[in-house]
Amino acid sequence: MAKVILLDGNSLTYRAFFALPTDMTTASGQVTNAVFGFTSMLLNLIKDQEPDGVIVAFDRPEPTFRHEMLPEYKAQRDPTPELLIEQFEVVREILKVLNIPAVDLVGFEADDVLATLATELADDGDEAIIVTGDRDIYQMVRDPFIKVLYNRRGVSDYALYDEAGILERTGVTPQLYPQYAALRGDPSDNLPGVPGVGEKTAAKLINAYGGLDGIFEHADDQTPKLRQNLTEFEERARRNVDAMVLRTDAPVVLDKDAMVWGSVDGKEAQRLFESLEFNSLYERLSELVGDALPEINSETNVLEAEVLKATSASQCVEMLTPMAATGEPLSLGWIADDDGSLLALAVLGNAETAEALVIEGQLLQEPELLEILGNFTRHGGIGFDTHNAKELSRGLRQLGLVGDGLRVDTAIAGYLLDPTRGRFVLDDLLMRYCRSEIVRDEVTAVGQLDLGGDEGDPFVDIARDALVVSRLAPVMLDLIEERSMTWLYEELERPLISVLSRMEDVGVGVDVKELTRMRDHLVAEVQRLETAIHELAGREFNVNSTKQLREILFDELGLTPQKKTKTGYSTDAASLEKIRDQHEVIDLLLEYREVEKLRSTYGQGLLEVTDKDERIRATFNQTVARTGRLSSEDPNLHNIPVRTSLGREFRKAFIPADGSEFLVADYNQIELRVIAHLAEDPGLIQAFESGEDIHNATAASVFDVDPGAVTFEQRSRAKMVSYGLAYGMEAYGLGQRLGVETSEASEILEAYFVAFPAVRSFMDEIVKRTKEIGYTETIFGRRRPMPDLVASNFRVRQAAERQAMNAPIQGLAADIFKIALVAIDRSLTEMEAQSRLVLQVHDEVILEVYPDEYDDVKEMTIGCMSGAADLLVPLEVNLATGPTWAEAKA
DNA sequence: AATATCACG
DNA sequence: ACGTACGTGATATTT
Repeated sequence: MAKVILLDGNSLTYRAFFALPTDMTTASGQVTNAVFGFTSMLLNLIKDQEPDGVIVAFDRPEPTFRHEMLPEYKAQRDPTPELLIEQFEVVREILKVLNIPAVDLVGFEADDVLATLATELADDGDEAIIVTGDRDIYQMVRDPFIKVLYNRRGVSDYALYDEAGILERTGVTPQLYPQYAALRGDPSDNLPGVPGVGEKTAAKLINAYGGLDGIFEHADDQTPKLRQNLTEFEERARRNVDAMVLRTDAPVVLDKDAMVWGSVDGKEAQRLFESLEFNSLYERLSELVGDALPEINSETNVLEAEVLKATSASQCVEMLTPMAATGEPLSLGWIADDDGSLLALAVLGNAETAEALVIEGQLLQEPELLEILGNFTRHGGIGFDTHNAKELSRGLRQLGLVGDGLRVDTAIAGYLLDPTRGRFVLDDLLMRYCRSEIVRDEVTAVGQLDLGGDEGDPFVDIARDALVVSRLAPVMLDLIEERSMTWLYEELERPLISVLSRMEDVGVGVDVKELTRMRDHLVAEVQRLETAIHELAGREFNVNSTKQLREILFDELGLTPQKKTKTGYSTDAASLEKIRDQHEVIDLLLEYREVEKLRSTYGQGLLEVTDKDERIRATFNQTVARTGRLSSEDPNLHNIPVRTSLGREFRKAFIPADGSEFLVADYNQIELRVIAHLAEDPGLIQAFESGEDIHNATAASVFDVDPGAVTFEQRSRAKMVSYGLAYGMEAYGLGQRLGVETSEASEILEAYFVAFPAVRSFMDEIVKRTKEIGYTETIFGRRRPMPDLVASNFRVRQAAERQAMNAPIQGLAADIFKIALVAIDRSLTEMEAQSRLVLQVHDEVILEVYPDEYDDVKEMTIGCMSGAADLLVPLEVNLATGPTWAEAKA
């Protein structure tokens, strides 16, 4: 008597796909989550059950499933994701190398095939264990020959049922299960049963009357409501039974020799598991088959380099000269101190014989060394690769070297290849893109470098960095090429590194006196407001504590809570606005919040980060924002107040260098223009081409009035709708912000889509396409993986859909802005201008401009910005100048 | 470390 | 029945 496992390949692969994140990929980007889940499950089963044979059945034709395992999956609406379809093929490859038969028959679903095979096996006296996530199979259980391993959820949660198990689980015997299911229906299967009959009633009826015939004969004995339902839906229930009963006549030949488990094709398994990067699974497989499988090229590729500490400039020249002769870029590791000057540089030739030279301290100043290094680092030189070139180039500049010879920055490359990862450190990248790891001990230190207690020795660390960079750089460069991102990398992100580096270095001037005055004023104001609030509230409390404020407002003063947060009622500005009529303290609270925010974040915060030379130097992050935007930190110069008059005061404290003035240029409505371009909406394009106020024009179209007759209210609503759109907003959200009913907001939204129909179809299309390919893409090739678009959690998935709508819009706007920034910088260099870039804020650049250069720089800036991309609508640029940031506003 | 709030595009 | 606009970063409070 043989024991055989019969698997439903479709059901299990499906489960695995939705249970595991789709950001589980190989280094090259191939999604493997479903294959991994299926294979893991398969190996587990074989280990636990120790079967003699294994057979897997698949549905065919592929996309027509009668059953859906998960309630989220609705066959009628959602097509099978492309990312899953391609993995079915790989699952079959896995089975092939494991020598496990895969069966599919046109016109039969997997469970029909399984039912047929199980019946044959049982008739021969063999034992069959059917594994599936589909409940239909319950009917097949037959002691002691057929059991069902039901996969409840995910990949690891399953239960083995015999007849008693089915009875306990459902309340009916396997033989009666189809009739039970027919009565009850299956909501996750889109199979409606008899209304009012759930699990309990269905089981009771079935057991009382032995089946549908009996039940309908005795329908009159039931309560009036149930009787009516039974009578009315008898037809449906009987039709359901036909759909539920599995066929056992599939024309499948049971080949007992072919199904025998254990003859794994070692060589092919090695090849396949290695290419899928299934190292741990391969180990489990090896254990399972007993015989030694070929060694897999596994995760630890030991990298080795010799580390040599330089002692003289001539020694460096001696070593660098042959490296230069190869024409291969250098790999650089480096370490800098707090003000960015280089403490040491590790240099590694990219040729196979790896020798790392560590150059430190004074030696870095030596002219003959700098000259030969310059051959690599200068523009058009041999080139170099490194990690975080923005910081290195600052150090190089201090030595009089320009870093324009940069070929690969592994951090930037990692960001372009997958901006969602958020962390770009060398060890992670090495593991991901080279499937290697390196430990410090394996960088052998020889020569004159005294490593005494080398644990954490920074000189060894940077040699190691150089080594890792040398391995990563060519791999990442190939991937960028393969994904057609070479232009994006070479013409956009890479030149931008140096632009940002210099902007960080230059910083922006602040009027410390003015800033201090403002801070002092705000401190006093906060104190005044705090006292007044305590007075009105009836007692003292910490106004900054939302917890205490909640008690005061909603318990002690009895005001009406508006909405909830995780921890209790919300006290945010929108909620307070709604209850300002209820108590006079609310107005003071709102004012307090505004003033306190300005005091802490801007008054105090900016003073704390101002350097001794009265300039602020922020860090502009190029690898943070998942859409492709830049971000600014320490301090954040992207959120300096502008919307309120009090906040705007802070912009008066930002001042240009002596003898210059600020030139501020920003794009007019760039995101809306991008929408018009991407959606190719004639109405929207026309509105932009006409050159009139876009929100006014939109309002005229949406509310069907004359452009001259648009009210302030209508314009403001049109503006909200336009921006909401870019975020994937729904009627509810619009209603909240407009302060109208959801139904009215819905009408406004509808009117918008009537006026601009292409916008809606663009949004629908982008979500559909993203679901298929798994990532969003800008027209310049910037990608953002979107794994959550197929998440099983409804909320998570909806959020991902909004992100999928927004990312191409925000992303393209970011691309365009970055192109302009690079072009402006390049032009300034070509003009040999003294004027320089100092700030950028998403769609706005700020330059320090000197009077004699004013006209040229102005014209150049407008040209660079409006010419950055050729869209279906013009790119309009606003430009103004002034003695402070506040006054340089159009 | 997590949460709430709020500044900007 | 539920949740409800994208992308950032800083501050203060609470756990």
